[in-house]
Amino acid sequence: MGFERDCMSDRIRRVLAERIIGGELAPGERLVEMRIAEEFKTSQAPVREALRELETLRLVESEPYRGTRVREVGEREMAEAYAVRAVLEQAAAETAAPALKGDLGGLRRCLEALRASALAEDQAGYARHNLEFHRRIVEASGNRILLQTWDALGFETRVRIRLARHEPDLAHLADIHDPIFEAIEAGDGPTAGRLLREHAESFIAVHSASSPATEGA
Amino acid sequence: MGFERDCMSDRIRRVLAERIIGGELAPGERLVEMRIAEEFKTSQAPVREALRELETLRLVESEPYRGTRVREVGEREMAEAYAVRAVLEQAAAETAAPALKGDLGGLRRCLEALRASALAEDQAGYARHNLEFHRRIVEASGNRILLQTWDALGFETRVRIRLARHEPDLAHLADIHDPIFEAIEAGDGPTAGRLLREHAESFIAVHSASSPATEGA
DNA sequence: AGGAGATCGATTATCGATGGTCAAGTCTCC
DNA sequence: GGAGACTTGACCATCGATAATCGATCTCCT
Repeated sequence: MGFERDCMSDRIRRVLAERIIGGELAPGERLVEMRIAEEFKTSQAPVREALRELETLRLVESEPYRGTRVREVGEREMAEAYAVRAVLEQAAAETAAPALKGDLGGLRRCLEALRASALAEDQAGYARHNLEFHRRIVEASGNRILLQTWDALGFETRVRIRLARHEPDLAHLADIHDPIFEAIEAGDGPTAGRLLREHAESFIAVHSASSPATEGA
Repeated sequence: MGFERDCMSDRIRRVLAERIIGGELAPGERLVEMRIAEEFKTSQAPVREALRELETLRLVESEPYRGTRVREVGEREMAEAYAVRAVLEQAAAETAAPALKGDLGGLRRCLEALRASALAEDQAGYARHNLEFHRRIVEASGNRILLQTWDALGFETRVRIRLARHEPDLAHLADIHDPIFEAIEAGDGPTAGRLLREHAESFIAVHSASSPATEGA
């Protein structure tokens, strides 16, 4: 998973994804294939591929002959995604803890980078290191399907959307990871799992509270 | 999710998927775009789209300029998928049980169809009804992302692969669903969840036992 | 003989153009 | 004045052809 191809379609996909995440492309906005093709000095084919891939990442949605538009990422969907993430990470941590004990260094570095970003109020950096922390745990479970499933939830983008919306106290959020790390340090998978689950689930309330179920197709 | 488009690319995708599931296309076999295009009396473009979609369904894998081939679905991956399925369905059942109590009819019909297929030794039918039973539960959780995640695991195909490999006692497998149904009937989400999880996890041992980690890219 | 490098065939990635489809606006006829 | 058929524009789905890339084979020099 995750080789850096350099086809045109991949480049287009990356750029469009970045724009959607950055809010440059508003939800509901249309993505017209030929217009994008012109911008990238390319033809329609690579654009179509890129759009289809973005569709599987759930960043856009398209209807036959009706075109593609940026997906509305409602708070409800956000809460649902965190609920799924919660159970996945719990399961991952339960099996990953022993494996992680052997290589705590990487995880510790993540945690430190996380804290540094939090202090610097660097949202993008915080998001990146945060994701890396969690992803390492999922990866260490040794279950590739679990990792792919976790990746497919697209938290790469969700976290940044959430931070942009709610602007929470990064330093406080960073601290929450300490007990998780300690549980892993102690090789206590079940506790680490439970903490991770609670960590993820604590965001569900935040999301549900702010907006009453934005319906998305 | 799941409108029946009638583009050429969708038709191609369906046919190819059916062939892969049915074993007509062996794992590792190459899928050459132009050859398929000729067969369907079409051009390369729709074939490409179909292949890319099959790739996200993990039925095939492709490398740039190297082509696409049918994915090797190893026993290890199978076991991993069932492990993920286990936690997803557990989580689903816990919240879905109350909602399902209101409409037990559909679930009961699934169960009956399931048993009928088992008695008739109809593997395809068993797979279909079995999946429908489980999917209804996930659907009833009300969490769309959870449902999408579950769908993305591709058990539509996995179950049939597994049945083809191991040819288990369908009648016995069908019976296992009874206590799950009863727990739901009683509105006992946690119990239903636990049973579902154990149900899924019971397959992991089967898979791990038969083949020592078939590596897939 | 043996290996670095050129060449070739096969296949993918991309191109520019065309045919179909949808939605909105226009025109007709009542 | 209004409902429905017709036209129009914009756009997607597909096409046939071309460029780019890969793996393997072949060549030539030592």
